[in-house]
Amino acid sequence: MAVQRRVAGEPIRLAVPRQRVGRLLIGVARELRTFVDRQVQPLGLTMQQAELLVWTHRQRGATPTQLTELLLTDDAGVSRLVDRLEAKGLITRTVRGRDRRSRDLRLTPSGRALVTRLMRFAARGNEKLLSGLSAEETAQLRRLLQRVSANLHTMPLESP
Amino acid sequence: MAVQRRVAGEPIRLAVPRQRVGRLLIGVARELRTFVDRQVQPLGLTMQQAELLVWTHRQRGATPTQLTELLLTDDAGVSRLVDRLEAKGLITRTVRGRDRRSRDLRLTPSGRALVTRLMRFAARGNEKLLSGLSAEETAQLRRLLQRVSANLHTMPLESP
DNA sequence: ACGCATTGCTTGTCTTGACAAGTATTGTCG
DNA sequence: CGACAATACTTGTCAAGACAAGCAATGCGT
Repeated sequence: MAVQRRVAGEPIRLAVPRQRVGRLLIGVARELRTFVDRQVQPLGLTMQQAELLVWTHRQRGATPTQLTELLLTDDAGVSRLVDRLEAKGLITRTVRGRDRRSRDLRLTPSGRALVTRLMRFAARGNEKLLSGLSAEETAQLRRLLQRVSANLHTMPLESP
Repeated sequence: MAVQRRVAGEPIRLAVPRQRVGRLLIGVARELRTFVDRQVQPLGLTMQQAELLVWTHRQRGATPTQLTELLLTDDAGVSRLVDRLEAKGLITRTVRGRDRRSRDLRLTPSGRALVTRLMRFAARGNEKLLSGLSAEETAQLRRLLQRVSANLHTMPLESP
């Protein structure tokens, strides 16, 4: 899903064509993720990896289970995400003392250095993303998305 | 990304926690895709596969390039999607006469049968997804998403 | 007609998402 | 305490998204 090689500079490829709202939602989300992936690619990271680093920085001594929620993925996903970050020498995974099932995630020095750079332009990116949207529209978007999410959670699976 | 095995009936796992709008957007989109994947899973399909079948039905004699736009993915993705549907005996891929680089995609009889079932409950699903959203809110959501998409397309990649 | 760019598709690689199944550790109840 | 469930992770599998690189067929300019 990620972007690990790319010559910077070209425009993003797809413009979402006219479709049902659900499809539009999925398409825009994908464009967004791709955009962020490209943005952090020069650092050798993907969006998910960057998020994990930032959250680990905020909550020192985070455990994978905690990050599972924050990253909107599942435990298996976090496990492998940590694999890759550990391989890059950005993070450390040690057994937790009080509960030896659990793991203690900590940034290495180079991980910490990366986070500093990340935080700086994450904020800028988010602003630009919403540029042209008033605070009210942003709030509205948030509300609508949450409503859709709530609908999904109450909808039964229906057999065709 | 897809869901190919699952005992139906359980509720969807994640509730999207409070986060930045971008993250929320990505999370909700993922929930939606997962939901649709689960919905069509009894038919042995994924969302993307179902979409490809439906579009192929609508535009008889579709080519992969055409579907690339409609499915919001790239040519490589469509190629492998067709691989899988061909393996399932739902679709046929033949060389096009006038342009022998191009391929002619057609539903097999069992593919056609599946599409009939798909169309029926695709509409229902979409309605429920938006239940509680007024027509106006739906339109608003669409507008906001398109705005975000447009922002993405005009935003330059910025080096950290 | 020839060289060369373009187009349409395929294949290889890496990362992620979702699920299942497995291991180790801890918690709980009789 | 001992059986058993619940937790915290890990690992395996399949589908997909994004990119690069490749091949074959077509189009174009001279």
